Amino acid sequence: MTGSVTLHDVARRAGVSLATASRALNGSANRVVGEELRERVLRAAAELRYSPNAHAQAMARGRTNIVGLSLHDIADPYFSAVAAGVMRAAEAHGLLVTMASTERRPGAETDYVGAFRRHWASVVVVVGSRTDDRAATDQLAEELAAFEAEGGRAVAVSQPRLPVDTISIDNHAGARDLGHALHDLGHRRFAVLAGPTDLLTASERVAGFREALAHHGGRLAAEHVVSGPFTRDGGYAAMQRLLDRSPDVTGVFAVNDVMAVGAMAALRDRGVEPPGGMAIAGFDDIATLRDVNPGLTTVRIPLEEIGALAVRMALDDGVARPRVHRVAGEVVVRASTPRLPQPR
Amino acid sequence: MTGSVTLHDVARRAGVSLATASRALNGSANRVVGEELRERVLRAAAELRYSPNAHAQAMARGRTNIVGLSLHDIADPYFSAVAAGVMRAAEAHGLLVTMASTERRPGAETDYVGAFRRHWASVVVVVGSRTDDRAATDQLAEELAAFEAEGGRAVAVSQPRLPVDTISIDNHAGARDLGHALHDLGHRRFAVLAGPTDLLTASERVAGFREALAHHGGRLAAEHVVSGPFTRDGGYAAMQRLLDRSPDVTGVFAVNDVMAVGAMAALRDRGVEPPGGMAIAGFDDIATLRDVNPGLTTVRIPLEEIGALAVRMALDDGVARPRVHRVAGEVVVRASTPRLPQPR
DNA sequence: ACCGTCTCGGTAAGCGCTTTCCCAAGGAGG
DNA sequence: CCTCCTTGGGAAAGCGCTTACCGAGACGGT
Repeated sequence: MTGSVTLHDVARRAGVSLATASRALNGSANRVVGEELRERVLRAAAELRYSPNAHAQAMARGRTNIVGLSLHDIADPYFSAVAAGVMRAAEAHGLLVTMASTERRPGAETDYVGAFRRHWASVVVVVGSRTDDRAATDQLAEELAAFEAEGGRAVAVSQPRLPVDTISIDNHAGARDLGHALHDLGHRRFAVLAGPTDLLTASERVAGFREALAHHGGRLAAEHVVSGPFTRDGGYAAMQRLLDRSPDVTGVFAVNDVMAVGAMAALRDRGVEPPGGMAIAGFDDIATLRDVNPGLTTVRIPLEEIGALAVRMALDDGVARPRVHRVAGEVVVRASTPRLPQPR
Repeated sequence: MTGSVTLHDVARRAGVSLATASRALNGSANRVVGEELRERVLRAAAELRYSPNAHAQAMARGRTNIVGLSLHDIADPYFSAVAAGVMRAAEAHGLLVTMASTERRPGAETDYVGAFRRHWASVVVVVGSRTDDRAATDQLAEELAAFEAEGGRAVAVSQPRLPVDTISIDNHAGARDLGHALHDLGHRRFAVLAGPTDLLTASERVAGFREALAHHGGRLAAEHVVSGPFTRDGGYAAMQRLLDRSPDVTGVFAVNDVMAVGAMAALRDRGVEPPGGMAIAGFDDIATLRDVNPGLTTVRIPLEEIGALAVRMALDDGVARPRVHRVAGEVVVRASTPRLPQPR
C-alpha cells in the first residue's frame, strides 16, 4: 500500500500546517477555519484525490465506524434478511459492516467477536440461536463482556443469557398460535419436524406448538417429533422418515420455512401433491418463499426489522443495559394448510 | 475504547521490551526469540487477555487482511449466494469481509470502493451488472484504478470494461441454449420479461434468447419484450401486462428466477395454475427456489463458486492483469416448461 | 493608549504496533 | 588471550492522523 496521498501532502500543497488541513477537512468542532484557507485545503485534497487513512484516524480518534456482524450462513435467507436490516441501519448511521459467517462451527462466534474487538468495532451484532454448548456460550459471553468493557456495544439476536442487549423472537407464542390455527382448521393428529435438538430456537417452537395441542387436549407422541438440520434437505429427510412410520398424521409443523419446503418436496416425491390432505406449516415467512405452491402457512417474523433494530439498540445512549427486546410473530394462513372436512 | 491492554502491558508483565514481545507473538521472520522468553511473553499475553490492535498493526505493517465486497442487495438470493462464496474463500485465507449494499443507488459502488480504500482493504470485489450510466461507470473505473495503484487487488463480477480482473457470466450463451430448449419442446410464440433495460446482464440474456429464436426462423416482437425491475414484483407486473396484451404466447422467458416466480404468481392470480399450457423459464437457478412448484426451468449459474473464484483471482500472484474469466451456465429443464403437443 | 479577549494558525505529543539498527554477551578460531 | 562472529534483546523511528496547547495578531472597552 504505497504511494497513497497523505494529509501531509495536502497540507503542503495548500501551504498550511497539518493541523489546519485536518481541521479544514473534518470541520472540527468548536474550532473555525478561515473560509479562504478551508477552500484552499479542500481544493488541494480534491486535486490530489486525497483519501484519509481509516486506520490512522481510528488510532488517533480511538474509535471507528465499524459494526461487526456474526451470523451462521449468509446464503440462508433467514440470515440474509437479518443482515439486510443490519446493513440498512448501519448505512443510515454512516457505519460500515464487517461480516463473518460461522457456518455453524462451534466457537466461531467467539473468534469473530475477537476479530471485531481487534478492529475496535463500535457495534457488534451476533445473530444465531443459542445452543446447548455451555462452554462455547460461556466463552462468547466472556468475549462480549470484554468487548463492552472496552466501550463497544453488543446486541445478540436469539441468544438470551448473554450479558448484552438481546432481541428475542417469541418463538413459543408464534408456534402456539400456529398450533391453535391448525386445530381450528380441523387437524388433530400432528407431527413436528423439529430441527436441531440443541438449538433453543427450535425447541421453543416445538414447546409452543405442544402447548397449543395440550390446550385442546391433544398431545405430541415422541415418534411424531423428528429432528434434523435446519435446512431444506433436513426437512426433506425428516419428512421421509415421518411418512415411513406415521402415515396417519394430518398436520405437520416444520419449525422453519426452509424445512417446510423440503417436506413438501418429500411429499411430492412420494407421488402426492401437497398439501394432499395434509397440512404443512413453517415458521419465519421467508420472503423468497412466499410464492411457493401451495402457499406456505407460517409465522411471519420481521427479520429485516430485527436486524435494523439491533443496530439501533446498540446506538441508544443513556439507557440501562442489558435490555431485552421481544418481537412477536404473526400467523399467516395460506393454502398449504387446508381445512379438514371433519376432524378425526 | 479505553482500557484495552496493549502490547506494552504484556511486555512489562513479561519483563521484556516491546520489540521482544512483538517478535514473540508474531514469530517474526529471520529472527529467533529464546524459548524461555517467548513462553513468558505468551503466558503474559494470555493472562492479560491481550488482543492486538488491528489498526496499529495495519499502520505499522502497511497492509490489512480485509476484503471489501460491494453488491446490490444482500437480501436478494442471487447476491447472497455470491457473498457466501466470497466469505467462504476469504475465511479460508484468513481474511475478514467488509460488505456494503448499494441498494442499486447509482454511484454507491464508487463511494464504497472509496471506503474500502480508506481501510486499505487488500482485496475488493464488486458484484453487480454494468449499467448504461457512463459517468458512474467511469468514476468507478477511476476509483478502482486508484485502489490498484495503491497496491490493492480488485475483481469485478458482471461488470466488464472495468480496468480490473473480471468474471463474466456467459448470459448470451445460457439464454441461447435455453431458447433452443424451449423450441425443442415445441414452443414457437415467445415473450420475454426483460428486466431493467439499462442492465447489461438483462440485455445480454434477451439477446441470447433472440439469437436462438432467429436460428429457428422465429423472432421476438417488440410488444413481447416487457421490461421491469429485477424483482419478484417486477416479474409479477410484467407478466400481468403481457397477459393483457398477448394472450397467445406459449413460452415466457423471465431473465431471472425471481421474476419467473413472480410471473407464475401472476398467472395463478388469473386463475390459471402454472404452467397452464405455457412454458415459464428463468435464469440463475437460485437454490432457495429449487422447490417451487412447478419446478422452474432455468439456467444454472455457479454463483457461490463465482464469489469464491473472485477472491482467489484477487490473490493470484505473478499473473498479467487484467484477466477475464468467463463462466458458463447450464440449462436445467424442469416442469415449468412442459412440451407442447404440437407446435403452433 | 493599553490590556483583556477573541480568532485562528502552528507545534508537537501521542494512538499501538512493527522493524531497523545497535549493542552486549558468549563461543570459536588464531 | 584477543579478535571476530553469531545470537538475541533493546531503543527508537516511524505509519498517518487528531487534538490539546501555545502564540500572534486584531479588536474593542475603558
